Amino acid sequence: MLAGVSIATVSRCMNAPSKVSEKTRNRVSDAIAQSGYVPNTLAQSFRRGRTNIVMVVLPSIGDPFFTDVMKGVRAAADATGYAILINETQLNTLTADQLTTMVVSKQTDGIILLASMSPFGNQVLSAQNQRLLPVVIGCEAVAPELTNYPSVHIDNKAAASDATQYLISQGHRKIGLICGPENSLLTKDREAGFRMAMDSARCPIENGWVINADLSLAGAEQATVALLNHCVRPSAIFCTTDEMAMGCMNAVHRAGLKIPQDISLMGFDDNRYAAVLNPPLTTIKQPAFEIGERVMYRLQQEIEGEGDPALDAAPELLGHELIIRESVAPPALDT
Amino acid sequence: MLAGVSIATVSRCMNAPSKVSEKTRNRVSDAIAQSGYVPNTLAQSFRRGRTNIVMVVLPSIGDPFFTDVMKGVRAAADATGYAILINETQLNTLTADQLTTMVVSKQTDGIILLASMSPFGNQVLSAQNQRLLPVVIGCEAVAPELTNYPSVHIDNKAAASDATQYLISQGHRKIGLICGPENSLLTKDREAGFRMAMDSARCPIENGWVINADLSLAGAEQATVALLNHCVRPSAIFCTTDEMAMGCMNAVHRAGLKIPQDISLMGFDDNRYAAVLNPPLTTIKQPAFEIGERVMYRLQQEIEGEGDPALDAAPELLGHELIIRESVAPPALDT
DNA sequence: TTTCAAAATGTAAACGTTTTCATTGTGCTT
DNA sequence: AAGCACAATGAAAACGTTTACATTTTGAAA
Repeated sequence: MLAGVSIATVSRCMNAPSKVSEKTRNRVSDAIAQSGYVPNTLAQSFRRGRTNIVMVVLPSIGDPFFTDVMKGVRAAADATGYAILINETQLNTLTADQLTTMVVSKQTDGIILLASMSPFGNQVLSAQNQRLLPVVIGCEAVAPELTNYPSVHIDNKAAASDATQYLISQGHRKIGLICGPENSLLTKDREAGFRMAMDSARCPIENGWVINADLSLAGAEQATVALLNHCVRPSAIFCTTDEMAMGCMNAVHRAGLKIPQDISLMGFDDNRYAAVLNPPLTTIKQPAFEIGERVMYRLQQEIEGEGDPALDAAPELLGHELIIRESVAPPALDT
Repeated sequence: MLAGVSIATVSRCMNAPSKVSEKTRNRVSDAIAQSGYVPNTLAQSFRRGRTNIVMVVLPSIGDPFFTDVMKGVRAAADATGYAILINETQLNTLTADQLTTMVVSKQTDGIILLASMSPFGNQVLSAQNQRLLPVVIGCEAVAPELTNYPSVHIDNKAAASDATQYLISQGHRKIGLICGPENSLLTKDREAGFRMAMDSARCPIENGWVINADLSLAGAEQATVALLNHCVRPSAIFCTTDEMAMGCMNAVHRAGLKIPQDISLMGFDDNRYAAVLNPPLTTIKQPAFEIGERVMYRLQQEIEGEGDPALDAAPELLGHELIIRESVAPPALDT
């Protein structure tokens, strides 16, 4: 070596500087600077058995809410030296098996699950793979039988209930709900919150007022059309996702109706477009960035073996907030 | 080994099945299935000197246009067994140096540059690093001095010219332009196209009608306010990005003006929200998914050494299309 | 000075593949 | 049956780190 020193010492310089005398440490760092030496990450990963890469599984990177969550994840990851591999369950080019292979073949140090009920989510969480790799769940409540995984999310049920109560407080009693697919925990909880609030206010829910869509713009548009054509047309629509609210808004406008004069619209997420829509969307704000940060932080704890078993069990609950803008108004009088 | 065979043979079974007899091949695959053996990717990467990971550098994953490009990249990557590391230049948590380290330390097999003028882009493209790693440029025209890199994009100048001509054909002569930051090639070309079209139509461009914003919603809103307050208010605004058009639309509405009655709005990209806006946005459509696919395909060629030097030099040009919706109308008569 | 403990450094093994080279086995041609 | 070419397999080196262990150096106490 240029510094007249063994490779072991060089290695120590980089990983445990305290183990080497200041004199040689300087000599080595000079030599490194001069020779432009960069450690071979492949060899490091191989030797250490760690890649410093984490995988995050989410429904769709196209949803602005999730991209905000990802910003938080990325910020935390960058700060701690992890790189991020993203996999979307919606874009089904990779099978659960392929993903699982990536995981068990040690390509990643851990997984962030933002879509725990996806085929891959199921596979990861299944008993057989349990504790095979650090896993943290974000954005949605963990299924009760899997509570030994850490998770961070808001109280989706309470938040949806708050949203519904606000609609009711504005005078709405006939409210339609457009929620996500059956296998989305997140949406399930929001539906539960909606029903809870409707029940306590003694608002009956007509058959056909709650529709499962697929989280996409188009899906929400279809659902909206169905709602508008319902024999008892709701005076307000609550979409469990801002993305779907955007589709819904479009369908309402295309039907020649005005928001909020003819029909009120409530979203969920407060994504970056909610405020610039026409009209601006009343919605529930989730702390997307913070969820991402915390979930990455928790995963890091897990990976580095500092996970506190006592804390692991309890989901980390973040706060939500009702954001009142202009898409909700009292219903027209003729209802 | 379970199959009574050397590890070398196992390795050959997986990588060059033709080299091993059918009999042992079966024996080995049985043993693999039975023992649940999975090759250690870390060791493979180390030994082969390849990770099968590519990095893509883009301005922001939050922009729906780029997420569509990413869908194409991902589709192509999944099909060929590559994983993707995403890095956003807008989110400046990682320095160009850190990224460069990732690259020279062999963490990635190649780079897709969707933001070639970013600090990192510059570093990658700088003479000193040249040909250090396979690089393909997407979405924007390569700077002339770097034409030896493959690239795939639309003709941004021609497209912007088309958009401008359409506005002019609708009767507009006073057109404001909101374009991206100085260091964005993509936006520069679109500005050039705008100026070209205005010139050929002999429409003078007032001082202050072209504004550099930062691609964000907020930036576009500010720029719009400036445009609306200009002593000679344009009758149409052309945003070089749909994302900015969304911000612009919001600012126009907040000023109490109607689109397209009071002012016309033209976007660029045709992102997934363009059609659901109120009013639906007239814009230029870029084949986002296809750009992503092609760019990944080209990178793969480069990595696997099949790049055709003759083709490399020439940028791969994809087509664009003017999408007429409802945000553009002839100007009010009092202009 | 001598002795000893602690600190600093070097040596070499290990990680799990891939791959070169050598060896063995197979089947064909004469 | 002998010889040969070629296919199939095995043995072992190599990739660049990290790290356990051995050795040397250092400095302080006697």
